[in-house]
Amino acid sequence: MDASSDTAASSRIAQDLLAWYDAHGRTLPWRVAPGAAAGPDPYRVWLSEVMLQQTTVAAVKSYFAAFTARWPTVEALAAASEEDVMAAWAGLGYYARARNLLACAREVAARGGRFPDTEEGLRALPGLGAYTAAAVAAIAFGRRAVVVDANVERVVARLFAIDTPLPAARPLIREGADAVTPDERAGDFAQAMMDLGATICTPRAPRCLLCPLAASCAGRASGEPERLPVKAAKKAKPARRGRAFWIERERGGARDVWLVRRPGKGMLGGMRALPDDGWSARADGSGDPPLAGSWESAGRVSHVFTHFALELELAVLPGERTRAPGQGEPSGPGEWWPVDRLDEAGLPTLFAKAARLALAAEREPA
DNA sequence: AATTCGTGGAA
DNA sequence: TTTCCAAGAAT
Repeated sequence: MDASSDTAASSRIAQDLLAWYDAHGRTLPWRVAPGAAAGPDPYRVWLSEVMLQQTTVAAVKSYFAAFTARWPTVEALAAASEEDVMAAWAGLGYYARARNLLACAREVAARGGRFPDTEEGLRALPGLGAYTAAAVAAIAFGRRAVVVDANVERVVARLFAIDTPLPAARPLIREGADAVTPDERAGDFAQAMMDLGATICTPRAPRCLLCPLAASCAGRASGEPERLPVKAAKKAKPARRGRAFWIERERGGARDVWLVRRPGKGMLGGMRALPDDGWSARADGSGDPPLAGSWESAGRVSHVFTHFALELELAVLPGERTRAPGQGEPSGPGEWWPVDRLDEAGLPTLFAKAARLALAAEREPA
């Protein structure tokens, strides 16, 4: 096939996909209505893209609504405290995103509240990698950019029947994505590819009968498009054990629990947490409690992270809820947090589970 | 280049 | 139940 017919085929793919997108694209909170007078707000595009990194649309929706209601502009977000942003991000995972989000907002606010309008300029901001920079450039600024996420990888691998295993196939896939990306409507095209991957060209049981690109798809022609893209086998997840410590005090009828702030980098970095024995440091926990006493187990919490599974034992001090100031204070930095407002502490899911266990265990002693 | 970063929903 | 995996980035 010569170069000119390649170009013609690519153009047809883009046209077919954009026509499908106009009719069947998803309606999402961070998208503007088709044909809207104003283009999308770069702040909302950027915020949604960061939230959507390795995260499902369903999980993002409520966080996007909460963030945009509380911080309607990038300047408003830039003025927020890190504590508030981290707490608002709690439960969404990959917490480095929240730290980078705030750092990025502050950089953008410092340059007048305007995001760079080129892929290269965006790529230099914290938390924007190759994908996000391309996506924001295309969606918010209408730039032609080759936007490659996991959806696009799957669609392109099937479209061209690329059976080289990932990640080695990435350069080939990028070439294919580049070849089909149009000069006009690059933002719509990127979102169309992602919608297609999310609703039609799904990992398992792709719905080729509904696909606007079926006639152009080499993967479909091969008879088993679901085989693509080929991925390397996954490693087994090691199991780790650790302990977290529930320390309460009571004063004037109000109950507090002792919370710490985790180090800025590493697991759950920068998040509020229960004190623990150091389980996150590459092995089973072995550290001492932040308070001497006769610790007992109140139960266990199972939690699966990306690269290991954790069995966390929750340790309590039975009958020592009343703690006079200065008498048996936990060692190290931390803060007493009202138990009845624990949902506002912004605990990541692991510790939210542990807290639920603690409160359930005291209602129903074992 | 391979690891290290969460979480919850679907099949 | 287990497995897979989602609009990836940083190092």
